[in-house]
Amino acid sequence: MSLEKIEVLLREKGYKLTEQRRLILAILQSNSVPHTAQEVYDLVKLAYSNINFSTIYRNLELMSELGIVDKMNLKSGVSHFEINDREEHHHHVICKGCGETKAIDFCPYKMINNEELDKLGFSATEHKFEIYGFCNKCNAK
Amino acid sequence: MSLEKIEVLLREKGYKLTEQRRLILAILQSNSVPHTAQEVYDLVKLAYSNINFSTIYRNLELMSELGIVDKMNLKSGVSHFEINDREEHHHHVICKGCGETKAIDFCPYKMINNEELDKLGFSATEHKFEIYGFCNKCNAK
DNA sequence: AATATAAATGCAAATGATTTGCAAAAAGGA
DNA sequence: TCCTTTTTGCAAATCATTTGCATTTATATT
Repeated sequence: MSLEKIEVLLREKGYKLTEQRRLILAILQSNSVPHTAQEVYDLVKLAYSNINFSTIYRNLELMSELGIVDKMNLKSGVSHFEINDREEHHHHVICKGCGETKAIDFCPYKMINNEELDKLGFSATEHKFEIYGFCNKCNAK
Repeated sequence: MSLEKIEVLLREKGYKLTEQRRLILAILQSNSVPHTAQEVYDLVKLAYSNINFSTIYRNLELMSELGIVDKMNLKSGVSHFEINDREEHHHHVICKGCGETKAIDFCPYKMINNEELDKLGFSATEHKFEIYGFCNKCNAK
């Protein structure tokens, strides 16, 4: 997602594209590896030494609510964040070695029979599908 | 998994099937809803009021390493545990209202074309599929 | 440009989940 | 019974995340 588009998305809801937000986004945009809040904090700190942890958290949370950022629970206890780089809904394969993620087009939700959910008396709003494993770089090692 | 089988698994590694472990397992076996450590603690406490939180955590962790229990990260910040019914692999729908989960039989991984993963140079080891929404109880409110 | 208003930040402290060190208790085996 | 190892309870520590509050900043308005 381009910075302009992101700024529009923010402004639409009355939010501003601040220096801090710009820096957080720059980190997330700089590579396809999802980062923890701690990692984002450390990296932003290099350019903006006064940044505070709560600013990182508040903004990652806000931007994930706005759909600018994807928040994922790759493992227990820590959330990982990455730029939501695609317009279309998609899922990921995630390398357990280096943490790199790649998008896949296949969406299981399109396959699922709504009757099955109805039977459970359940109305769905979101879903998550992730495949874990090793990229060929990490497999080689 | 039967208690006998579990006891064998534990003994093989030099662990014992203690009263506390028995109670934890009883909770997890009593229904198919994954429980948080807190929930397990509360429920075990009813039968064994002296139980300690660290005992719960240590054992859930141990048993999940031994494959007796499945540890899942349904949402950020809390792990959920359930007995590993290794016979049938399954996924869940998760109610955002009350947190209740229900098993679904559909597994998207069976649908996915391995060529697609090969194209990405990726070898898969695990996957996760979860549907979020509201159960009819919570929908009614 | 000065003022008003809402949003955003930094700071410090609080919270919630999970982990750890340690001494005492329980379980086997020799 | 004695010895060794595992397990437990307890208290304190740790780690990730959130919150309240006073101050600063951005933007719109006069």
